Amino acid sequence: MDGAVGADDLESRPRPLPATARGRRSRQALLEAARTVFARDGFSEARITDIADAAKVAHGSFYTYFSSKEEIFVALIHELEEDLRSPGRDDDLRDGARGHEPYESILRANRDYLEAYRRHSAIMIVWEQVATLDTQVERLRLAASDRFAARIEVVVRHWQETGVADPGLDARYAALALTGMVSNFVYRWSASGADFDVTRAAEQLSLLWANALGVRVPPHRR
Amino acid sequence: MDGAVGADDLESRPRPLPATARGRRSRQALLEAARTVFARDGFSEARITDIADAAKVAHGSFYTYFSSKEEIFVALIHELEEDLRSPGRDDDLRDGARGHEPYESILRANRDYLEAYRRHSAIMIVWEQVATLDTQVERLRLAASDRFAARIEVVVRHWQETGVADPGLDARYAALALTGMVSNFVYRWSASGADFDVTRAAEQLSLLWANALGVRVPPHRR
Amino acid sequence: MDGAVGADDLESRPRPLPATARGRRSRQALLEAARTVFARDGFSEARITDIADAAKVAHGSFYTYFSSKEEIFVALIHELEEDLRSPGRDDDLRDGARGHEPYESILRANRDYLEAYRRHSAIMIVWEQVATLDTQVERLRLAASDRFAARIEVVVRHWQETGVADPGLDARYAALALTGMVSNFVYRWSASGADFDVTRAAEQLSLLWANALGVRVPPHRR
Amino acid sequence: MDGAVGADDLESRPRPLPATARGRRSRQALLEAARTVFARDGFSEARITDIADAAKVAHGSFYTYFSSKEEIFVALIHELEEDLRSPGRDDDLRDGARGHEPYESILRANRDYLEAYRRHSAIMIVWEQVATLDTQVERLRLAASDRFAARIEVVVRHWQETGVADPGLDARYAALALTGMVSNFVYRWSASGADFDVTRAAEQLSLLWANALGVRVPPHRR
DNA sequence: GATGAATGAGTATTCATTCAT
DNA sequence: CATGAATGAATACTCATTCAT
Repeated sequence: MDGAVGADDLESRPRPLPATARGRRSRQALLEAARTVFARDGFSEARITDIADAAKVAHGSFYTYFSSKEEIFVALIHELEEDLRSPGRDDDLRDGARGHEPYESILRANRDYLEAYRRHSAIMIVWEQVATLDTQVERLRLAASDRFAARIEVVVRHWQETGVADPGLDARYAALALTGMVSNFVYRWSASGADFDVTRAAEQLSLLWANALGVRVPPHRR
Repeated sequence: MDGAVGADDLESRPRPLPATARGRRSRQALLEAARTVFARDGFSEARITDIADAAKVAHGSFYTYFSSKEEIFVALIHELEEDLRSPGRDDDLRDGARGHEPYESILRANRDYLEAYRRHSAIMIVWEQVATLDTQVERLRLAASDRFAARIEVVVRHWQETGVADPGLDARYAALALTGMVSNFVYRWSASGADFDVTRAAEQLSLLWANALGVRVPPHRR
Repeated sequence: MDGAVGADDLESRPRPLPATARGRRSRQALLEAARTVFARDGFSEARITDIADAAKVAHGSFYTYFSSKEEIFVALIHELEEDLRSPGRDDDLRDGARGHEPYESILRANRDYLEAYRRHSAIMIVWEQVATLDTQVERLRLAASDRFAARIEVVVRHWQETGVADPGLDARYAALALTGMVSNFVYRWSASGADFDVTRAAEQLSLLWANALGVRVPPHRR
Repeated sequence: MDGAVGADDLESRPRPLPATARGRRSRQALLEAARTVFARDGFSEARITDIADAAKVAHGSFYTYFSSKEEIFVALIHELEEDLRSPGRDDDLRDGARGHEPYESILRANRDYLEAYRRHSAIMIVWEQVATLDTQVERLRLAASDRFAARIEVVVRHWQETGVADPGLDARYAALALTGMVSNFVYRWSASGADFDVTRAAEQLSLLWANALGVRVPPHRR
């Protein structure tokens, strides 16, 4: 999963939330059950039957709220976004653009990303999986990655203009490659089942990132 | 798909090749049909029936040679490896260790990788997909990535010792991150359906890579 | 099939009966269809498809109630038991133990058994067949036979103690052999397709049984 | 399996034995492999493939000698017969008719039968199974039983005429029932997997048999 | 809204049997 | 005669989705 998420402009409008409290409870129970079942069984193996069972609602009720496994998965991702876009995150790098020490901005952004990913690693891994199976989710994922990369690209370009970063780089390639580096790193590490030291990983990745861009690394960070 | 592949120590011994020429022809026809069908339909959608049809053999004959879709896929990957490990590839970076200009070694290794990936991009993308579905293939993939990263790690360490690369980096993290950067880049680009300029991509990635490691980039390469 | 049946302690707990009347109707229709199809085609030849068709339910519905041909067969046997254990049967021989004329007890027990067997001969023959194919059913059958034989053994021992039966016999062997004699007789006769005269068969078998045990046969019965 | 076997008048003429020594070796290897495989897997589970593999001949070669699983099974039974009809056996009861002590004749016949059955119990049990599946084998089995019973019937009738056996019995019923008693007893015992004491079983069964018929049991045998 | 039974399309898989070499 | 690859008929089984109550 690359970078931040959120691409609500790609799918059909979500249906309105249920009118009654009972309805809202059922819908929520289904979402939570889905999170559990997807994390446990993966997307392909997860059966709607199991989700309904885990939510303690009748099988038929599933269709009152969602029309397919894909749809409930997308709804789950939307819930996820709220946490991934936690306050501050978006501003990590813009801060950088606003004159703070660039290396610190990079470090903060990477640490936030690693932490968010780890918090949701089970479902993030499933997201990777679903992206390979479902075109809509694939586009969602690529769009999210690209949007994130585009944001980085702007920052990199700004740094190049202000002499902070190596002007010889192609900002677009650099942004794509470096965001990919981080997301691939954390995915591979999570998928292998191993845990990892977020602080150390964030440091090392930020060091590589800063070096790659030619951004100055404060001496005490080496 | 990350880095080079090959993990024949991970799965059960393959069954012996068919004794007769006719048998070998059938097996080969199935493998080629599988390549086509997987590339066209993806792994989940591919039906064994279609593979047998495409190979012009009876459905039952599929089971003479392979016992499942997973098994024929793994056999396919093994064929792929031979091309991915094409002569010279393995030596790209060892050359670097042997005293050639390090940046040139990096560039050559990256270009070779990008070209091999593009040559097989359809099946490489399916490999990514299958890895999310099948544990054996997942391990195969992670092992291949790790093996590749381990090779890079040795080179990086050597460069650090000889003053070519930044000694402040953790060689292991750097190797994981940078190999992941390249493979993620090429996967994302290929998956988006867009084509890309191998030469330019190799240059830019190598530049980032060299910068990240603190390896000197020859002036004419900037 | 040897002796009386019933071994509900041998298989896994049956799933709960359907909650709705409609469900109970479907389940029952499947059981009745299974009885017909098994009796007509035998166990091996019976196809689940045919059972579902005969029950006028969709094929998939079969699996709502039973998970295999074996399982529906066992359910069928349990229904059968209720009739085989019809009121009075169990007491036939205990009567004997309570002081009625022993020969009359034997005669009544044998006649009841022959009649019950004939009433269900088609399915009883299939039971024999399934027992040779399915370990669970085999154990069910042997257990049923053994339980029946054990009951007879108690009676024989009682008769030996009270001077009614030959004390030189081993009650266990005698019980096994004589119950087997009756069940084998009726199976063989039924399987040959011929019908038989229950009254005469019961008389002759009881005569042999009584003679074998040394039980006095009333003169008018000779 | 009831009584002695042999009913070569029921099936089509066997094909001539192979002309060459090599052919005879193959045929014999298949028969021996079949015996092993049937005993291990039962008839339904046994696959022709496995028999050919066990015999170390090509699958296709099976059909050079036998045209089906049923056919090789019948051939196996014919081999069996030679041992079941071992010298003396047939005469056991005729001896009885010729003036020896009847009880001793019964005892010898039963002991011979139990011993032969035990020697071949694995395949005898399979024979029971096949009889429930295959009409030809079923008829073979019933015919064998009936023939044996018919032989006993003659003896019983002779004993009745000479005042040795109870004239009140129906010789036909008695013969059917008593031969069935023995074969059922040994089958049930063998199928339960338990071993048994042939001498004791033969004594007890003979005692029951003699008592049932009203044949005098020598005092030292009680 | 909730329930849970009914539906049936869609494929994998086995293995006896044939036949070209 | 031997070989072993090719054939394809025949069914079981799953599970998303619908719908009567």
